[in-house]
Amino acid sequence: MLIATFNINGIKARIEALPRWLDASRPDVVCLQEIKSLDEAFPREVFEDMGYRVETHGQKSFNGVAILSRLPLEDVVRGLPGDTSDEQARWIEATVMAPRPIRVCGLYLPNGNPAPGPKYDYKLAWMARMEQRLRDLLATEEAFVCAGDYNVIPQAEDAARPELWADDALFLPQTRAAFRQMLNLGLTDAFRARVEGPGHYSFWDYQAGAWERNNGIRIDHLLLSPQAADRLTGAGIDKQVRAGDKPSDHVPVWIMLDD
DNA sequence: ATGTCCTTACCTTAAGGA
Repeated sequence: MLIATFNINGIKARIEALPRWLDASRPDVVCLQEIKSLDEAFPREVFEDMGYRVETHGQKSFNGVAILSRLPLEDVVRGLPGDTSDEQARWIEATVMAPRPIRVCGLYLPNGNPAPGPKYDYKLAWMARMEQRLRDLLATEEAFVCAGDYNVIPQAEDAARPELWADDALFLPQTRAAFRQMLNLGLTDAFRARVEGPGHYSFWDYQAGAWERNNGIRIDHLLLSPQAADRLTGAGIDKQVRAGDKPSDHVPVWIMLDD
Protein backbone atom coordinates (compact mmCIF):
# COMPACT_ATOMS: atom_id res chain seq x y z
CA MET A 1 0.00 0.00 0.00
CA LEU A 2 1.36 3.38 -1.11
CA ILE A 3 0.63 6.24 1.32
CA ALA A 4 1.74 9.80 0.55
CA THR A 5 1.64 13.30 1.98
CA PHE A 6 1.52 16.40 -0.20
CA ASN A 7 1.19 20.06 0.80
CA ILE A 8 -0.52 21.38 -2.33
CA ASN A 9 -0.63 25.10 -1.35
CA GLY A 10 -4.18 25.66 -2.56
CA ILE A 11 -6.48 23.16 -4.33
CA LYS A 12 -7.63 25.71 -6.91
CA ALA A 13 -4.07 26.52 -7.88
CA ARG A 14 -3.14 22.83 -8.04
CA ILE A 15 -6.19 21.51 -9.89
CA GLU A 16 -3.99 20.39 -12.78
CA ALA A 17 -0.74 19.47 -11.04
CA LEU A 18 -2.39 17.28 -8.36
CA PRO A 19 -4.33 14.99 -10.76
CA ARG A 20 -1.23 14.80 -12.97
CA TRP A 21 0.81 13.46 -10.04
CA LEU A 22 -2.00 11.09 -8.93
CA ASP A 23 -2.17 9.62 -12.45
CA ALA A 24 1.58 9.13 -12.56
CA SER A 25 2.11 7.76 -9.04
CA ARG A 26 -1.25 6.12 -8.30
CA PRO A 27 -0.99 6.29 -4.48
CA ASP A 28 -3.60 4.36 -2.48
CA VAL A 29 -3.90 7.05 0.19
CA VAL A 30 -2.88 10.72 0.10
CA CYS A 31 -2.92 13.24 2.94
CA LEU A 32 -3.24 16.77 1.57
CA GLN A 33 -2.39 19.98 3.40
CA GLU A 34 -3.19 23.64 2.72
CA ILE A 35 -6.23 22.89 0.60
CA LYS A 36 -7.24 26.53 1.39
CA SER A 37 -10.87 25.66 0.73
CA LEU A 38 -14.17 25.23 2.48
CA ASP A 39 -15.41 21.62 2.47
CA GLU A 40 -18.29 22.51 0.14
CA ALA A 41 -15.93 24.25 -2.31
CA PHE A 42 -13.45 21.34 -2.58
CA PRO A 43 -13.67 19.85 -6.11
CA ARG A 44 -14.27 16.32 -4.82
CA GLU A 45 -15.76 15.04 -8.12
CA VAL A 46 -12.39 15.44 -9.85
CA PHE A 47 -10.88 12.90 -7.45
CA GLU A 48 -13.96 10.67 -7.08
CA ASP A 49 -13.89 10.25 -10.87
CA MET A 50 -10.29 9.01 -10.46
CA GLY A 51 -11.42 6.37 -7.96
CA TYR A 52 -10.73 8.17 -4.67
CA ARG A 53 -12.88 8.61 -1.62
CA VAL A 54 -12.57 12.19 -0.39
CA GLU A 55 -12.70 13.39 3.23
CA THR A 56 -11.95 17.04 3.92
CA HIS A 57 -11.51 19.31 6.92
CA GLY A 58 -11.33 22.74 5.38
CA GLN A 59 -11.66 26.40 6.20
CA LYS A 60 -11.81 29.58 4.17
CA SER A 61 -8.56 30.94 2.70
CA PHE A 62 -6.04 29.22 4.93
CA ASN A 63 -4.94 25.82 6.18
CA GLY A 64 -7.26 22.88 5.53
CA VAL A 65 -6.45 19.16 5.25
CA ALA A 66 -7.91 16.21 3.36
CA ILE A 67 -7.52 12.47 2.86
CA LEU A 68 -7.96 10.85 -0.55
CA SER A 69 -8.19 7.05 -0.54
CA ARG A 70 -8.81 4.29 -3.07
CA LEU A 71 -9.84 2.06 -0.15
CA PRO A 72 -12.87 2.66 2.10
CA LEU A 73 -12.43 5.08 5.01
CA GLU A 74 -14.12 4.71 8.40
CA ASP A 75 -14.32 6.62 11.68
CA VAL A 76 -13.29 10.02 10.34
CA VAL A 77 -12.20 12.54 13.00
CA ARG A 78 -11.82 16.21 12.09
CA GLY A 79 -9.65 18.48 14.24
CA LEU A 80 -6.84 17.65 16.65
CA PRO A 81 -8.40 16.51 19.94
CA GLY A 82 -7.65 18.39 23.13
CA ASP A 83 -8.77 21.98 22.48
CA THR A 84 -12.31 22.61 21.26
CA SER A 85 -11.54 26.34 20.98
CA ASP A 86 -8.97 25.79 18.21
CA GLU A 87 -10.64 26.85 14.96
CA GLN A 88 -7.73 26.15 12.61
CA ALA A 89 -8.27 23.16 10.29
CA ARG A 90 -5.00 21.26 10.64
CA TRP A 91 -5.83 17.64 11.49
CA ILE A 92 -7.91 14.80 10.06
CA GLU A 93 -7.89 11.06 10.84
CA ALA A 94 -9.53 8.05 9.28
CA THR A 95 -9.11 4.28 9.28
CA VAL A 96 -8.19 2.86 5.88
CA MET A 97 -10.05 -0.41 5.49
CA ALA A 98 -7.36 -2.63 3.97
CA PRO A 99 -7.12 -6.35 4.84
CA ARG A 100 -5.07 -5.09 7.77
CA PRO A 101 -6.64 -1.71 8.61
CA ILE A 102 -4.42 1.27 9.33
CA ARG A 103 -5.27 4.54 11.05
CA VAL A 104 -4.10 7.49 8.93
CA CYS A 105 -3.67 10.96 10.47
CA GLY A 106 -3.13 13.89 8.12
CA LEU A 107 -1.67 17.01 9.72
CA TYR A 108 -0.57 20.54 8.94
CA LEU A 109 1.52 21.61 11.90
CA PRO A 110 1.65 25.40 12.51
CA ASN A 111 4.55 27.30 10.91
CA GLY A 112 5.21 29.30 14.08
CA ASN A 113 7.03 32.28 12.62
CA PRO A 114 7.92 34.80 13.82
CA ALA A 115 9.56 33.26 16.87
CA PRO A 116 9.36 34.17 19.64
CA GLY A 117 5.76 35.37 19.68
CA PRO A 118 2.14 34.22 19.85
CA LYS A 119 2.42 32.20 16.65
CA TYR A 120 5.36 30.27 18.05
CA ASP A 121 3.51 29.71 21.32
CA TYR A 122 0.62 28.28 19.30
CA LYS A 123 3.01 25.97 17.45
CA LEU A 124 4.51 24.57 20.65
CA ALA A 125 1.10 24.16 22.28
CA TRP A 126 -0.16 22.37 19.17
CA MET A 127 2.84 20.02 19.24
CA ALA A 128 2.18 19.23 22.91
CA ARG A 129 -1.44 18.47 22.05
CA MET A 130 -0.35 16.26 19.16
CA GLU A 131 1.99 14.38 21.49
CA GLN A 132 -0.94 13.55 23.73
CA ARG A 133 -2.89 12.30 20.72
CA LEU A 134 0.08 10.10 19.79
CA ARG A 135 0.16 8.66 23.31
CA ASP A 136 -3.53 7.78 23.03
CA LEU A 137 -3.04 6.20 19.60
CA LEU A 138 -0.01 4.21 20.78
CA ALA A 139 -2.05 2.84 23.65
CA THR A 140 -4.35 1.13 21.12
CA GLU A 141 -1.33 -0.90 19.85
CA GLU A 142 -2.71 -0.62 16.34
CA ALA A 143 -0.93 0.39 13.15
CA PHE A 144 -1.06 4.12 12.41
CA VAL A 145 0.78 6.71 10.37
CA CYS A 146 0.89 10.48 10.92
CA ALA A 147 1.58 12.08 7.55
CA GLY A 148 1.86 15.75 6.79
CA ASP A 149 3.66 19.05 6.75
CA TYR A 150 5.30 19.17 10.18
CA ASN A 151 7.04 22.53 9.60
CA VAL A 152 10.01 20.95 11.40
CA ILE A 153 13.55 20.53 10.05
CA PRO A 154 14.64 17.61 12.23
CA GLN A 155 18.42 17.85 11.78
CA ALA A 156 21.01 20.10 10.11
CA GLU A 157 21.37 17.50 7.35
CA ASP A 158 17.72 18.14 6.47
CA ALA A 159 18.53 21.66 5.20
CA ALA A 160 20.80 22.62 2.31
CA ARG A 161 21.91 25.71 4.25
CA PRO A 162 21.08 25.14 7.92
CA GLU A 163 22.73 28.41 8.95
CA LEU A 164 19.89 30.29 7.22
CA TRP A 165 17.34 28.63 9.51
CA ALA A 166 19.08 29.11 12.87
CA ASP A 167 16.48 31.58 14.20
CA ASP A 168 13.52 30.17 12.29
CA ALA A 169 10.55 28.49 13.99
CA LEU A 170 11.12 25.43 11.77
CA PHE A 171 14.60 24.77 13.20
CA LEU A 172 14.78 26.29 16.69
CA PRO A 173 16.07 23.88 19.36
CA GLN A 174 12.69 23.88 21.12
CA THR A 175 10.94 22.91 17.86
CA ARG A 176 13.35 20.10 17.17
CA ALA A 177 13.13 18.90 20.77
CA ALA A 178 9.33 18.70 20.57
CA PHE A 179 9.60 16.68 17.35
CA ARG A 180 12.26 14.42 18.88
CA GLN A 181 9.99 13.89 21.86
CA MET A 182 7.34 12.53 19.50
CA LEU A 183 9.85 10.15 17.92
CA ASN A 184 11.01 9.03 21.34
CA LEU A 185 7.52 7.82 22.17
CA GLY A 186 8.50 4.96 19.87
CA LEU A 187 7.62 6.32 16.43
CA THR A 188 9.68 5.93 13.27
CA ASP A 189 10.55 8.69 10.79
CA ALA A 190 9.82 6.50 7.76
CA PHE A 191 12.04 8.36 5.33
CA ARG A 192 15.03 8.26 7.67
CA ALA A 193 14.47 4.56 8.30
CA ARG A 194 15.14 3.96 4.60
CA VAL A 195 17.43 6.77 3.38
CA GLU A 196 20.56 8.15 5.07
CA GLY A 197 22.51 11.33 4.53
CA PRO A 198 22.03 14.94 3.44
CA GLY A 199 20.50 16.33 0.26
CA HIS A 200 16.91 15.08 0.60
CA TYR A 201 14.32 17.86 0.68
CA SER A 202 10.55 18.20 0.40
CA PHE A 203 10.19 22.01 0.19
CA TRP A 204 11.87 24.71 -1.84
CA ASP A 205 10.75 28.33 -1.33
CA TYR A 206 9.28 30.10 -4.35
CA GLN A 207 11.57 33.02 -3.52
CA ALA A 208 15.19 33.77 -4.30
CA GLY A 209 15.63 30.92 -6.77
CA ALA A 210 15.55 28.34 -4.00
CA TRP A 211 14.65 25.49 -6.38
CA GLU A 212 17.25 26.42 -8.99
CA ARG A 213 19.89 26.54 -6.25
CA ASN A 214 18.57 23.37 -4.59
CA ASN A 215 18.20 25.39 -1.39
CA GLY A 216 15.64 23.04 0.14
CA ILE A 217 14.50 21.67 3.49
CA ARG A 218 12.90 18.37 4.57
CA ILE A 219 9.78 19.25 6.56
CA ASP A 220 7.14 16.81 5.26
CA HIS A 221 7.23 13.60 7.26
CA LEU A 222 5.46 10.29 7.85
CA LEU A 223 5.80 8.98 11.41
CA LEU A 224 4.93 5.32 11.95
CA SER A 225 3.67 3.45 14.96
CA PRO A 226 5.67 0.29 15.77
CA GLN A 227 2.97 -1.85 14.17
CA ALA A 228 3.13 0.23 10.99
CA ALA A 229 6.94 0.34 10.98
CA ASP A 230 6.96 -3.47 10.93
CA ARG A 231 5.28 -3.24 7.52
CA LEU A 232 7.56 -0.55 5.98
CA THR A 233 9.19 -1.65 2.72
CA GLY A 234 10.11 1.67 1.12
CA ALA A 235 10.04 5.47 1.31
CA GLY A 236 10.84 8.29 -1.05
CA ILE A 237 10.39 11.88 -2.16
CA ASP A 238 8.89 12.74 -5.56
CA LYS A 239 11.34 15.58 -6.16
CA GLN A 240 10.62 15.88 -9.89
CA VAL A 241 7.15 17.25 -9.12
CA ARG A 242 8.77 20.56 -8.13
CA ALA A 243 10.01 20.99 -11.73
CA GLY A 244 6.54 20.56 -13.28
CA ASP A 245 4.12 23.23 -14.49
CA LYS A 246 2.69 25.47 -11.77
CA PRO A 247 4.15 23.43 -8.90
CA SER A 248 3.44 23.67 -5.20
CA ASP A 249 6.44 24.75 -3.11
CA HIS A 250 6.27 21.25 -1.50
CA VAL A 251 6.58 17.86 -3.21
CA PRO A 252 4.97 14.51 -2.28
CA VAL A 253 6.69 12.23 0.23
CA TRP A 254 5.59 8.57 0.29
CA ILE A 255 5.94 5.23 1.99
CA MET A 256 5.27 1.68 0.87
CA LEU A 257 3.72 -0.68 3.42
CA ASP A 258 3.11 -4.40 3.22
CA ASP A 259 -0.62 -4.96 2.73
C1' DA B 1 16.36 36.00 4.00
C1' DT B 2 13.74 37.71 0.14
C1' DG B 3 14.52 37.78 -6.33
C1' DT B 4 7.42 34.42 -5.15
C1' DC B 5 3.00 32.44 -4.95
C1' DC B 6 -1.72 31.96 -3.12
C1' DT B 7 -5.91 33.75 -1.12
C1' DT B 8 -9.51 37.26 -0.27
C1' DA B 9 -11.65 41.64 -0.48
C1' DC B 10 -12.65 44.40 -3.74
C1' DC B 11 -10.81 46.09 -7.70
C1' DT B 12 -7.55 47.39 -11.99
C1' DT B 13 -4.40 46.96 -6.00
C1' DA B 14 -3.14 45.59 -1.24
C1' DA B 15 -2.63 42.78 2.68
C1' DG B 16 -1.71 38.48 5.21
C1' DG B 17 0.33 34.09 5.25
C1' DA B 18 3.95 31.08 4.14
